[in-house]
Amino acid sequence: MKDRILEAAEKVFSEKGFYDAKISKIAELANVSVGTIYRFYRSKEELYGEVIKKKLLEMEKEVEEAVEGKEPLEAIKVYVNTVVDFFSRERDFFEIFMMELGSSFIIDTERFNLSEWYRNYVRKLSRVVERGTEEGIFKKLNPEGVFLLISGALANIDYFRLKGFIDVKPEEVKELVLEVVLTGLLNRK
Amino acid sequence: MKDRILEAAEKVFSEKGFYDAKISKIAELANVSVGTIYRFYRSKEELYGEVIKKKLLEMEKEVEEAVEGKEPLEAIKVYVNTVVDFFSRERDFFEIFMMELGSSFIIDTERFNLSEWYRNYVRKLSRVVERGTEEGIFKKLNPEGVFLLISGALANIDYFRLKGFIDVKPEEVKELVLEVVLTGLLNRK
Amino acid sequence: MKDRILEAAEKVFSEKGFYDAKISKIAELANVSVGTIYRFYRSKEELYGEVIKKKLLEMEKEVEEAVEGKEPLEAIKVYVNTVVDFFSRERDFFEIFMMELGSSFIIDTERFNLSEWYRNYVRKLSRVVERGTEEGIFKKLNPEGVFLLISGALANIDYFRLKGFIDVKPEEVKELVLEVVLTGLLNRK
Amino acid sequence: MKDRILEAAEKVFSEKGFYDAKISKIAELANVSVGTIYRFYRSKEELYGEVIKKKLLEMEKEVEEAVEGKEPLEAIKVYVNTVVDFFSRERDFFEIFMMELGSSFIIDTERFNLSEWYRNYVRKLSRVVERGTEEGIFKKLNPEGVFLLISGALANIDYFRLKGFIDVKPEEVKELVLEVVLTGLLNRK
DNA sequence: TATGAATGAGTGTTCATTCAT
DNA sequence: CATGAATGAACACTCATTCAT
Repeated sequence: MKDRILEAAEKVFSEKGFYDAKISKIAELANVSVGTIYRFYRSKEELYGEVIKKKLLEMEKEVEEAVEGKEPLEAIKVYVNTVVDFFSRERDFFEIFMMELGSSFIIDTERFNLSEWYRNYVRKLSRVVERGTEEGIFKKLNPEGVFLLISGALANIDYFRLKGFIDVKPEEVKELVLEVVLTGLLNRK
Repeated sequence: MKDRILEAAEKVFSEKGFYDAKISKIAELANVSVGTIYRFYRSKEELYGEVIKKKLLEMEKEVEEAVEGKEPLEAIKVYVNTVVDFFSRERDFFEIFMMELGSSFIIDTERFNLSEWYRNYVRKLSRVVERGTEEGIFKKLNPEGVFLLISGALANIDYFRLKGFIDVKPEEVKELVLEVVLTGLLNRK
Repeated sequence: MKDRILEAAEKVFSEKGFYDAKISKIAELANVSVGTIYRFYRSKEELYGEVIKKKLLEMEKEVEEAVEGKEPLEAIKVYVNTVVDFFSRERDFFEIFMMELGSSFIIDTERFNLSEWYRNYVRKLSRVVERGTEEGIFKKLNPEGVFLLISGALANIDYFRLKGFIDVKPEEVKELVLEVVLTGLLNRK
Repeated sequence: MKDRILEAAEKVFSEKGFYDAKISKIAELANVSVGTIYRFYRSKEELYGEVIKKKLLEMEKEVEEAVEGKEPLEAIKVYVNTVVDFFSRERDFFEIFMMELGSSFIIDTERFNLSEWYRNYVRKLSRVVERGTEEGIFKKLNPEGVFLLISGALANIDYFRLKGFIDVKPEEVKELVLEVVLTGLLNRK
């Protein structure tokens, strides 16, 4: 039931954005009454926050498990793969994610501070780049900057692919980003 | 007068986002009455669209003039410079731009189809990359993909810089992106 | 069980008033489920009515038994004593009673018409005054008016005492009212 | 306009009580839109508070002006007259007043603390009784108690008169109360 | 019979939009 | 043309009541 609501919310929020999403529409889609939604979530904001939180933690988990213990170079390959796959699978969430990114995660709930989470996520994953630099594999560049470069590039291309604005396959997106970024990052001689 | 309204709108929209921006607040800031705003703009949506349109065309003009007639490699350098400078100058608009990007320019007005505009912008500027590929300078990669990579990377890093999430200077952002992307893009024998 | 519900209801209604009292809160306090309350009482209104009815009948009984067979003068003394004692004992009900008095017992249920009951109560007890007048002990005044005078005075003083607005003891309230009213009522030569 | 709203609110609140009064109904009666009400009053609570405040201050003013400079005995006569006349004139407000009294002025707004006001009102007017006692005209009794006795008696009788529960004229109410209370209060040798 | 999760009607409040002055 | 008061549609949220278990 909570899950049905969360799914419906994800769908509606992704289609309409936070403000145009109507609780009644979510209820309808989830096949529950409006009141039932409020049994599980105190407010529209909280429901929205929970949708994001859930997926974000899923994404974080997948990414971390994939990257874990890998060499920097391999880790970046794996990161790109995992993220593109995740977003391909979670299109609705991807929409929401992009919206929130653009609003710098404005909707922060008591239970889950999204912008704080994202800063940590960036910090944590940029460690991979940092290690690569320390090992002399990567050029000496701001690690967080590099991570933001990769994730920004990835999200942007993939977003337009999902919107149908450019005609490429997910695999091509991965290849493109890896080709450019890895070559650009590697310390040649 | 129209300009005063547009400026006020830009400010308020950037601070509050589309939905939390109040027409009355814009009127107050522009030192006009609410009614006057409606003399120039049919609706909140239209006003919002005009704010974006105006800045977008400015940005487009600056970018095109800067890139015009340049060699591909130089053109990309110039593009990165121009965009970072533009966003540094136009912080308010940058906020709005990022929000709209994430909502895939949902607010389309009759007068100005934002998502259509953006597709053209991408197509047009990706020609620079295409030319580089044709001239054998750049690797053979999807040109639009490459452009989206560059612009996505740029926007993402710069956005977090503006939010104060990472501590870098605009010049460093340019250098970082150019270092990685150009090296990654160049066709090394 | 019915009693536990009634007690809980009395408490909650007295604290919150009819509208802010929540059935769920009453259920919690009575240690029964919401459904159980509805097994005994058809609606919130009915439950409220029953709370009042029960106490009102108790009060009526006590007052009547106390007054029964007494001489008019003594009867009034006894009435004042009984009512003040009753309200001292039944503070929660006193709160509800005052609220309802002010809303002229708006909540009438099919089973128990409160305002009708109150009219009867006034009529019945004013008979004491009437008898006193007939016997020539009391001045010739509207008996119901006199009764309302006594009960109004009593309730008002006692209410403010209970609220802590004036610092007197219950006994002083009785004395005060009896002193003024009885002297004022007696037919001096 | 503000006045029209206030009048309509007074009417609806007096008929329905605070909770059952609908803002939309008040708007309809005042011949304004719902939005207009909110231009003048921030909330239903505030509107309610303003209704009471306005009338209460009117009543206070009338009573004070009437009582001003009068001998204690005369002052009480004048008080009774003024209050009964005021309530006869302001039936709707009288209803609201009785409701609020019973709920001990629960609805306190930031702008006007009703229960505080009432305590002051009682304190101030009970000075009349106090003076009578000091001058040896009245018996030595708790002055606030005496005032509450008078006002409670008055309100109670008059309320039932207005409800049509007892058949007396306003003048008889005054006479009745004055007859009983004044005789009861005077210090007979 | 008891439970308490599910229901959904109902309402205060906001704010884009209009239009009389 | 400019104003800003007035409008009223729209929606989140509550809670009395129901009913499947």
